[in-house]
Amino acid sequence: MSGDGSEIAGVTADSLASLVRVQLDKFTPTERRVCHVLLSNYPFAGLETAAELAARAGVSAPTVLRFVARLGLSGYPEFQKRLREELEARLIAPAAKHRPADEATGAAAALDAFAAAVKGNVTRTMDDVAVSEFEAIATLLADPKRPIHCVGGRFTEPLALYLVRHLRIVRPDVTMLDAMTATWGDHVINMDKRDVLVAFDIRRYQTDVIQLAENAAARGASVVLFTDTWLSPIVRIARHVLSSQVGVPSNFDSTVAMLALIEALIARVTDDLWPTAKLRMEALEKLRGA
Amino acid sequence: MSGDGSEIAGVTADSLASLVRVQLDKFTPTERRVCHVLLSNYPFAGLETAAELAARAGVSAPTVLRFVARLGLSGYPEFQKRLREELEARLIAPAAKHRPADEATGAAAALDAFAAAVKGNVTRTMDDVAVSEFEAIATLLADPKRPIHCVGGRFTEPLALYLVRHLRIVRPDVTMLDAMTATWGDHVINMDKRDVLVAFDIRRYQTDVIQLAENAAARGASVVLFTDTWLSPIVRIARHVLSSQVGVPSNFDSTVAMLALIEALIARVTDDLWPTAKLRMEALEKLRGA
DNA sequence: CCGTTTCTGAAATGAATTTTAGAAGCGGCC
DNA sequence: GGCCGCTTCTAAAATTCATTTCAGAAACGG
Repeated sequence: MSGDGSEIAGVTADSLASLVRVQLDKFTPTERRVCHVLLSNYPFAGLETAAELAARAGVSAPTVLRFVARLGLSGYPEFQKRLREELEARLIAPAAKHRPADEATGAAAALDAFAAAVKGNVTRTMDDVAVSEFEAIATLLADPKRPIHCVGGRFTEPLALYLVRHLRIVRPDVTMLDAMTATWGDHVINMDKRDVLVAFDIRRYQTDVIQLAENAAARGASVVLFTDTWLSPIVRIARHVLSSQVGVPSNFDSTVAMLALIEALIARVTDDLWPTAKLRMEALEKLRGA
Repeated sequence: MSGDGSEIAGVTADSLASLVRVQLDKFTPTERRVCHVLLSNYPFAGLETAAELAARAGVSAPTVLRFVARLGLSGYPEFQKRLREELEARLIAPAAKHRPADEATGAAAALDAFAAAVKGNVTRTMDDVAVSEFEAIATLLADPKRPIHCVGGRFTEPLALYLVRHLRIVRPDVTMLDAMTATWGDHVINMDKRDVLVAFDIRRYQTDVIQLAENAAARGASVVLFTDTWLSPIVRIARHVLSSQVGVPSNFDSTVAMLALIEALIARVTDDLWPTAKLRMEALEKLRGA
């Protein structure tokens, strides 16, 4: 199945897409814009006229023509013919597709390995979620009467921020805490049983986040913990815990699976709050317009 | 989504194919030959030129033209445009299918669906990466002589921050810009050809991020863009682009695939810089201990 | 800083395609 | 059998499209 692709410009590839990807650095800057537009909704962008594709990419028609010429094709008609043939073949045999073209290069293999690891993490993480836990957390976050506070460590603070940015759209009373400054005491001092602290903590667990969580718990707040499978010490005081797989071929851990969990949670909460969330989003749209 | 097909010639149908089938007896005998050829390998037969379709059906070009006119279309170009749109919708649909809540058997099924969508996004995103582009970006980011600046929109700013937090560990001269405040001018004013701006921008594209990128590019900085498949306007001025799939069953887009890309990039850069990065990490460890 | 090379878009060209117009073929009906 | 309407093709017209040319602009190297 691998080598049966057509050969263009001395390079063997099984689709124009992969050919474009492999040779991306052979194109001039403007031609590259065409590449990206084509790849971003492949192959349909190429089925329009050359002028339309050019307009879509913000370049002139001759640039598009030079682009197809550099691919080794005789002209735009042949370019479209190949796209149609590929599409036809793909629709008949939808299963077959993987990166056979550049499998020789190590970088592509590394990317594939990384992708595989990430997908495995997502699978195991989502499969292992206790649905009742997930639902309980969603219910907490969807309760507008409960103030939400989010905090994260060095690498997970961005995830906390991501959650905050979304929650703030669908409900009020969502704050971001900064574990690394001394100011978080001001926030925690006001917490009580109604408050919810969402803490993110993965290796290496940060003492400042742990302390913050402990203090919040001591004041009666409900602590929700996102952590890795090694489990942050916060599990001991957390009311709800979601753990994620973090292993990838890298010197750092991966938070992709954790982000997937977060987004799933956001989706769930947004769904719960949809009647009011919809109004809020529309109001925000208007504000942006002004 | 079901009954909103377009109406042509007084008949409502969700595809030209079904429209043709229903109205088959309204056509003249020769036109019917065109119908059959079109339906026999729909819709590809219609994507060729009118003359080719005519030859395939053994009729003359005007017959094909009358055929499309009888369908209520303004001409052959519109006919092809509709076929392309149908095909596009059909190929996109299975990936980003919105599940009506009632069909889901429960929260667990919703989680599974979300996980499946996310994994699909990661797969398509990583498969579609131009390796040379990825490598070029990694090389840029791994050059300690090039100052790095990161900026993101409302939802992508956390991702930019995530990148910054990691890059700062393995190399110096990494700054986070805030597109939403007016202070970024101070940063941009100092940029030159050596600087690298990493911009994150997904729907809805933010004018402040776009402007910042444009100004940076005008000063000669290399712009690296992370965007969705709809492509932010920044593609026009970006030197390197990585696009990610974002569709999930949610009211918000997913940035999981984008995060996977970012992490892969971080892994690559860290690997490149490992001799110095290792020393930096050890030094940081000591600092934390003290 | 300047000459050289490469790249890019505007305009002009030429080809291809869609579209229109007119004539020939075909069948049915008086 | 001849007239009429419908259908279909041939041929020419008009339009759109792809392509080439060329000049200006930008990047590059010295």
